[in-house]
Amino acid sequence: MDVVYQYGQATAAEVLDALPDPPSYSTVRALLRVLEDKGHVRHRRQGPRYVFRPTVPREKARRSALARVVQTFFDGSSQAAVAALIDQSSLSGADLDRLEALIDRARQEGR
Amino acid sequence: MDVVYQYGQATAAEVLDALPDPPSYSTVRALLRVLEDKGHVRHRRQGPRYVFRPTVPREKARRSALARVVQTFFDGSSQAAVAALIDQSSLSGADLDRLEALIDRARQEGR
DNA sequence: GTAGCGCTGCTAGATTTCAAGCACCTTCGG
DNA sequence: CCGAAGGTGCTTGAAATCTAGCAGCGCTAC
Repeated sequence: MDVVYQYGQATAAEVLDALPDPPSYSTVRALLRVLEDKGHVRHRRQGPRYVFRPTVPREKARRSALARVVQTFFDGSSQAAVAALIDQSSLSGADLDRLEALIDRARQEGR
Repeated sequence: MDVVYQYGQATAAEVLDALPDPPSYSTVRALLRVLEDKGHVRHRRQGPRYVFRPTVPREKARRSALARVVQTFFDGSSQAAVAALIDQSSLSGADLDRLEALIDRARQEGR
């Protein structure tokens, strides 16, 4: 799923290449079929091959991904998660400016 | 693993309770044994039961977790990830103050 | 047109995981 | 001390996953 989300869409071959410790091509195809059975991806034909896309839109999926990480590793504290992220990211000055602006905006809304 | 990281340490019963769509107790025990075989957890005896702890410390694990989410869902942009996190979190004024202070500090360091 | 390449559909076997059940051990209460 | 409760070790079988291999389809180049 990570690969599909990262690429936006992906073929079996792309998934295979992108996977670390790569399994066999057969396995990837079986995996994608299972993911489709479970409703996590759809495929459409593109020329001779299948292109798989997630059924849950990226934005929604990343919300849950962030929420899960916050829950699992930061005891539910988003503030702590943001802090860790800023701390480990070495952001540029421009990035920091953008974040500061965002914080100001959040302050307005929270009022 | 999520459960173990969330609790810091956990017994088989705790993992079972914490799992959504709970599998059988046997399955949880097998799972923990496999995780131990793969080196992801260790156990030590506590009274009559086993308590499992992660081998990789929480802080290190959460760094990779964050990095993975950033990579998968934000095209590697931590700035975008932080923005999304702030946006979806409805943080308190005090939290926002703390983050602003952190941003200032990051600015100092990046200079 | 047709030969070749790449990809899918399908089958089948090996391996791994899921689950249940039972014997034995550790603790706790009376 | 002794029995009960709850946990683990182990075995066994069912189910799912991993993998290989082959036939057939769809493009592409010649």
